[in-house]
Amino acid sequence: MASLDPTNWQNPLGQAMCGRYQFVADQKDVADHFGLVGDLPALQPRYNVAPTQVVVVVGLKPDGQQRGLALLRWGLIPRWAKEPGKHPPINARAETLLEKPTFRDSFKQRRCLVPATGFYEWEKVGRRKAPHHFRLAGGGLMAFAGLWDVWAGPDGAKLATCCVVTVPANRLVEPLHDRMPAVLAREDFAAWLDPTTPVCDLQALLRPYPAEGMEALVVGPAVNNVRNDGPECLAPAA
DNA sequence: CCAGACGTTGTT
DNA sequence: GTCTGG
DNA sequence: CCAGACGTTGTT
DNA sequence: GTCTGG
Repeated sequence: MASLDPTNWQNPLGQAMCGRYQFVADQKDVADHFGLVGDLPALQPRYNVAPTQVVVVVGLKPDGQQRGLALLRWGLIPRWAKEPGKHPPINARAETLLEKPTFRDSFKQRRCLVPATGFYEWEKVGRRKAPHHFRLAGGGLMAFAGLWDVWAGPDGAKLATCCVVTVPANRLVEPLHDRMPAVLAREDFAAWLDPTTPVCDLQALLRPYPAEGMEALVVGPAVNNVRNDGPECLAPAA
């Protein structure tokens, strides 16, 4: 087993699960869906969001009431880390959020919603990798359960990061992977964001989204390369 | 007491 | 094979 | 998650 | 910061 020194977050065994997603939505729909008020920054269509990139999240503003958008780097660096590693965790297992020092405080105090319109999983076909796109049936906005933290370097420079909570895969995703992002229903947004929600209530929200409410598409290999970030990522497989 | 770790999924 | 970059 | 690099000295 | 291992 390789070193687990947080200054060297290597992953010698493999990669994390929910490692690529899509967020393509109109500003107005995002505002409506997430209950955002006031001016929003322009939302670039993102067909291929990858780890280490800056992502859009929804959180409570400092007043603790209104919701707002924030830009956080995907890959959680806890505030106590001595150095930000190169590959911080992009996912956090729902079952162990309270046990893991890396996630526990963020789970209790710093939760967010990660807006998305789908996520990708890869099927190994020989030595090829065939991406599949998972989304809500008929499309539409999803919200992944997210955690965040702010790390400060010795020079005071701040680095705000986040990760996506995972749960066991539902029947639709299970053929490809045994984990999937925790997708929160709209009626659960308030409880997830509320810093006073009891932990057991939060845990009850972290369950596989029903397969009946989702659909899958087999897409071409464009999404494999992070340089591709346009509609070609959804082109059907040849 | 101090030192050192602190993570995920997937593959074997 | 393993690590970095996106 | 996948793709792509993986090295040196010396020259532009 | 907090926990485990020695």
